[in-house]
Amino acid sequence: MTDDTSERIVEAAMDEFSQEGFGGARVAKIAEKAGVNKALLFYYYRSKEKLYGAVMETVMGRVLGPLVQFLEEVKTAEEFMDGFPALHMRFIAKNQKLMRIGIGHFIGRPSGISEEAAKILTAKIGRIKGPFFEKVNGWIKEGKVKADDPYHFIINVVSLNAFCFLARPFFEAISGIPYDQDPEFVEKRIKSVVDLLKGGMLT
Amino acid sequence: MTDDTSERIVEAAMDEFSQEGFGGARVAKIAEKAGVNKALLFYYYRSKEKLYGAVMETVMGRVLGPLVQFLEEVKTAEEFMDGFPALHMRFIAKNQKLMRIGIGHFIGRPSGISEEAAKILTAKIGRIKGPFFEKVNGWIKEGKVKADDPYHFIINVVSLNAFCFLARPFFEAISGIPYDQDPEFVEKRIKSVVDLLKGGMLT
Amino acid sequence: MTDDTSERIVEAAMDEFSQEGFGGARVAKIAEKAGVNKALLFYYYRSKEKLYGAVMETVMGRVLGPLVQFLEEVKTAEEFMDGFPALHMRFIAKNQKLMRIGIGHFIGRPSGISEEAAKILTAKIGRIKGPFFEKVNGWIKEGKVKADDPYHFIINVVSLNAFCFLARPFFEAISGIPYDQDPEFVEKRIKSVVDLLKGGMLT
Amino acid sequence: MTDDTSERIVEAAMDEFSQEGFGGARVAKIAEKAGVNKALLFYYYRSKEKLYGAVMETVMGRVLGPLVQFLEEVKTAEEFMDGFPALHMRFIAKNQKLMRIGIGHFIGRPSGISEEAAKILTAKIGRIKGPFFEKVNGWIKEGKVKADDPYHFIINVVSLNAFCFLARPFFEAISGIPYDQDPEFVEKRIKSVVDLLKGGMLT
DNA sequence: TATGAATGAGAGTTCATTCAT
DNA sequence: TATGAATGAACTCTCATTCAT
Repeated sequence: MTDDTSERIVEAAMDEFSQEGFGGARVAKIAEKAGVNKALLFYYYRSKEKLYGAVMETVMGRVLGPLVQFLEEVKTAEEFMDGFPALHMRFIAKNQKLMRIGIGHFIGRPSGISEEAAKILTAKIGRIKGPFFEKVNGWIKEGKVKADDPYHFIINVVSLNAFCFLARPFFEAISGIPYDQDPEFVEKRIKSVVDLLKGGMLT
Repeated sequence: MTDDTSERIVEAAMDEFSQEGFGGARVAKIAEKAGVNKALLFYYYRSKEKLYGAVMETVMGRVLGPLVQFLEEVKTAEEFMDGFPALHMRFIAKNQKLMRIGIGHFIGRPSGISEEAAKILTAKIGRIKGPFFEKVNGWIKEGKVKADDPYHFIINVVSLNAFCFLARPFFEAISGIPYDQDPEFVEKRIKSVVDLLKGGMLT
Repeated sequence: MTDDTSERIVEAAMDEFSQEGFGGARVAKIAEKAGVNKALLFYYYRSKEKLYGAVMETVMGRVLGPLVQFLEEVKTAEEFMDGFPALHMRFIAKNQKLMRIGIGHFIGRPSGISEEAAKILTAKIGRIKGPFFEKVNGWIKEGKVKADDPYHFIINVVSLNAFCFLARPFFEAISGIPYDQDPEFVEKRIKSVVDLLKGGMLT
Repeated sequence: MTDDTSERIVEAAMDEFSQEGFGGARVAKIAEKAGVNKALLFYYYRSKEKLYGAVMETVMGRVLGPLVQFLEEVKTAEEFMDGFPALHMRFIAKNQKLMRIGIGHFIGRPSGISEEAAKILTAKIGRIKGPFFEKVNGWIKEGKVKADDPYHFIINVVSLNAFCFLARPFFEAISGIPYDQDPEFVEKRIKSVVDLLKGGMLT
């Protein structure tokens, strides 16, 4: 039951943290959601912060895993633009809690936390970061991609993919229509991004 | 000193909320930052939640004010793409705290709050929302803008402008370089977005 | 407007104190009930305790005034038993708030208060206390009244008159019927007490 | 130690509430009196009000228990008048704190509380209320007791027994002599009441 | 006389954390 | 591994009171 228990705790913590943020999350509620005694959280993870850390690790692993693989294997710019938004967004759409907390680490947190998140992030993406930047640089130099700077290329792509899910209530308020009511929202979104990227950055 | 005081409180609250989130923010610290007695916060704003509401109002007003004006006056799609990213991003860059809390309202808040934020947002943008959508629709129908849906057009623009400031530590972790160390970061970013938008969506 | 104001304050205080007790009463609520600014309470009566004292004085004056007069003038035991319960209870019934707070001074108060109430009481009844005890003693010695001790005679009378109004919700709970629903409650009560006293203590 | 602890808390609360009233009582002082941490009060009783409720229950149980038994078993009116005042008053005299708070529930409390007290009271006495009223009615109809109404008979008895302890400082102020200084006060009081009742209501 | 603004002290309550078992 | 009891520190909020006008 060991593994099961500690996993249930992380899962519950993920839930609570993603809904309430670090400061607003309640250890007691996490325990309740996990169906275990409060003291047990501290037995497994010595503090709320450490538990948060464990959640971060898990989240980043789940979020980055599939993406990293794609980034390692992708060859041409066109292939990237055709495939990445779809992969990224479909994943996010299915795991909004994950992404919300994943990015949430980096926003308005008590000072220490986003630094630690940054460390974990760097650790996770360390291996492909360099090679992928090289790859993009290559595309740019070959004239396949119109851009001055691979960094802004990446910012553009990630922003287009992620932001609308992060700030979902914001855009829902603007449109007046909840995403759920349009079953094709994600596919439309993917098309819009792919068109924009290919039209604006591909030669 | 009246007005001055209640304003100083909101200002301090803005600071604290943007750094710590709603749950993590401490009323005592807000009072301290504002240089007033803790009890005075409650004299003016009755509760932490109501104070948060007041902050929201202020923030939205400041954030949306200048943008709304631009959206009302802009005529052509080219004019929009040339002007909006610069206006939006320069404003955000100078008021990152504002934007962080502005968008922050909509992410991972204790349930009630993002609904209320949505209400305030709708109230603030109600007036131009319709006309601006019409305008964009016009551009699309005239063939000036390549897009299937004005809504996704707007998502694209806002995402490209805002996300990198919201998730700043994320991108800093990816690049390894703090924004501050590149004095031209904002201008580069504007150029990248304008190029992308004009290349990808303008005919 | 002076007199009017300070009176309105005492009246409001009487209301609040009688409903909530000293500890539960709120200065702000008294001010509100009186329709004046909180600070004005302190201008007139320098503290909550002093205000309470003023209320006590007023209450005791109003409560004891008519009774004392009767006690001074009454001649025979029969006259007393025929008249006092009616006078006392009709007054109480019309001024339940007064009596509740009047007796309330002596129950479960932060230490200092019932001592002070006792002082005021002694001051108010000082003049007739001795003579009335003498009078009762006379009745006993003459054999008009069956009692060993004038003191217990008085306790009996006051208890029978007052307690049912003080502990009104208690007796209402026992009978299941609010006093108000029986328009003759007070008269029945008077008769019951007079009968008891005359039957049990009068020769 | 569990049971012990929660009992110690109630005991301490009884003490504090009886001295200071609900509004004046301090949770911190209750904790101190009970020798436990303040937070533990809330662990067991969730709020000051709930704790007050628990105290009420306890008090009513202790106060009413012995009396109810007597009322169930008593047969004749004479037996009742000979026995009840002694039982009632000796109990009260030994548990003045209990009775003060017991009756105190019904006087000048923040609105909700006396209603709740009434509920608990009704619950506790529900079983004998009917039968005892019947019994008294029987005595009246048989001509054993002079009274028009069993309800007023009960009011008379309870008033005579209880009031002098409730309003103790009041009567002490009138006589100028603390009860404690007369070791026979209670016995004198019992005799006075028994004489009055038997003389005035018994045929 | 009257008020809105301001405050220090302390209230009830919550929370992350630890202890004993 | 698991728990109920216990705690210290801190939190939001309230209250009687005072200040400046």
